[in-house]
Amino acid sequence: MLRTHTCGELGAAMVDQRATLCGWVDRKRDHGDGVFIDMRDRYGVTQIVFEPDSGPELLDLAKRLRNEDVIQVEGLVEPRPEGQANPKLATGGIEVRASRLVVLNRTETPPFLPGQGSLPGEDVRLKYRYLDLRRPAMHRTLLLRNRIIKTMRDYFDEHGFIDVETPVLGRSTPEGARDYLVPSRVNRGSFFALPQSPQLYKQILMVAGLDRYVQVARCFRDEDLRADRQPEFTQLDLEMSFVQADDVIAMIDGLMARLARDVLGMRIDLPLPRITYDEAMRRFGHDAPDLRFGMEIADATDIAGRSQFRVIRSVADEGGFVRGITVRGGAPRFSRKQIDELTEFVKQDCGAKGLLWFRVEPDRALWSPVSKNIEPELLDAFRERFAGEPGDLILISADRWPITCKTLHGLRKRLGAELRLYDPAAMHFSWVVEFPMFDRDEEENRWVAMHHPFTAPRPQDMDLLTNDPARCRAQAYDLVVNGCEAGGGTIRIHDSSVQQTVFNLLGIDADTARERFGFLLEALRFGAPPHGGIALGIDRIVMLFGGLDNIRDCIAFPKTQKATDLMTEAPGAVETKQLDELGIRIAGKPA
RNA sequence: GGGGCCGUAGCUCAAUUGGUUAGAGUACCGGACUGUCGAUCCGGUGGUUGCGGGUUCGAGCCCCGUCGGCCUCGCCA
Repeated sequence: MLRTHTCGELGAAMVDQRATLCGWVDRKRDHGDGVFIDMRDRYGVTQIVFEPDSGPELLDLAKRLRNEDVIQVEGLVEPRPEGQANPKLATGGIEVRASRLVVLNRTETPPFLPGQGSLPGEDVRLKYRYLDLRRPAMHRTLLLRNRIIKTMRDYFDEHGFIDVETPVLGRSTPEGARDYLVPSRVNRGSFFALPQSPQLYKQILMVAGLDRYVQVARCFRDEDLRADRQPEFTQLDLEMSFVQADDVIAMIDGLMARLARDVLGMRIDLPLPRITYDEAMRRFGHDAPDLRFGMEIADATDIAGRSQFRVIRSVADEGGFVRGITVRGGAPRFSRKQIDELTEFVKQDCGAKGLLWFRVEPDRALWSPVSKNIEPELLDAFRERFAGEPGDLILISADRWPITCKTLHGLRKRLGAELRLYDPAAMHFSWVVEFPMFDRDEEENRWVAMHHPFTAPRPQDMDLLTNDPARCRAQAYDLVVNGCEAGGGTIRIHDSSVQQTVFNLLGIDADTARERFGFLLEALRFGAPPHGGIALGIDRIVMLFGGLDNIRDCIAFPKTQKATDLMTEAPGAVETKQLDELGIRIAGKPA
């Protein structure tokens, strides 16, 4: 070892002993006759002192040090002189009087200094990721990630789960996200797909009798990126045999309590609260509601239907909804201009045509540009429905159901953050359950699976599967943390005839099903146990537990929004020879 | 594919209504300094204002296109 200690561990107990440290020059303070170096490694920062009595060569070498040089220092650990302790440093009570300095590696002037200054733009950070990752904040996140994954592995090991690796080179499946494809050289013209999740393999493992499977699995989805979405991400994937939804949920409840306790030192009550999908949409307009604050949606469609005011009346008449939220004390806080901004926001981001709003006046009247069009007794009814008190601002969306959901959720999320309606350090865990089996694809006029096509309907909804698919609920459950979907799972279909029925509904004909999932259908016929599982988004959980607002900070080497790596410049061109071997020619850009 | 914000010194930012030689902090280079800890003080180097075109007597600023980063809708579970 080139060192005897780290830069974070020296303290009063080491005084008068010799130590050798290795690390980076974090800062240099040159006083002419004396030089102070703050020396940094993963474990902390220690002050090194060079003074004339250590000899002119040593002092001269120290003076020539630059930020981010890599050095080795040997010296005596000394208490700081009276009044010179630095309370900002964990090692601030001591310093190391250098007797030897070795420059292990000089640095060129770095584009930015990880130890100081304001954070550069994200493009610079990603290009010089090794410098960015030197920052203590990034170390903390990677350590947090490591701690979370270690806790997960320990927990599932204690509960009898077996870690099984599944292939990265698989086959493309039609449903779900766009696949990343890998051409096969040996089988020219054929392609592997990188897994969107190990879904099929883990079901096969249940058929194989593994009973409890777990994996930290890399997943790939070739879709557009977001602050919380990367093309390549990591799931804690698991599957259990002979279980019902409650069993999987309870298992994850235990994990969350353990993570909260061991990682955050936070106690959470179990079982975690559950609400149904329908209730979530009704009260919060979203299937992953942020339950850290209220501002619930109220429905006034019935009142609107009694009005002669065409704007709201027609919505009610045509099967739409008039729903809204109440911003407590919002009337004086939102100027006309700010309300216009909210209107612009819901038009731009939520597909809304507009936003109705009312201020509750001191005399409890509702004031709005459209108030004069609405019957006074109905205004009163609105105020009561939205529990409006003087000073409140009522925001209303009148539109088709999905648009009112999107709009009010969008407003709720935005206002919750802007008005600081919750403690940013608070953590709220909950489950959303009983998702619909199917969603309607209006453009293609067909049913699509809400989760994936292997999701089992609730036993009591089995007849709805064929009679009324829209009302058929699935044995599906999502873990929601602070309004973010942290994971989702289902009980799977373990009966090949039910599976066939679902495929039919989804418009996957028998031939296609056999071609794509033949092995699964076959496996289900050879004694498949009832089984189910869940996958947790590890990157997102790190983000949530770390209080971070973007997923890139939770990943050592993330991609940009255009799915490129600014450090390696991947993806890149390949040799023509490589393409020839694969039988691939690049077509011209489509017109 | 659509909407929005941004791009000026290595880095973070400023630059009046379109107006003289594009500034500051920091980093970097040189010098001074006996205890600093964002050290301080003095001096200095450093610019294709992302790129291309246009409008104008004159463009960092206005217009069009393009490249890149971020947020977002669509997409994605």
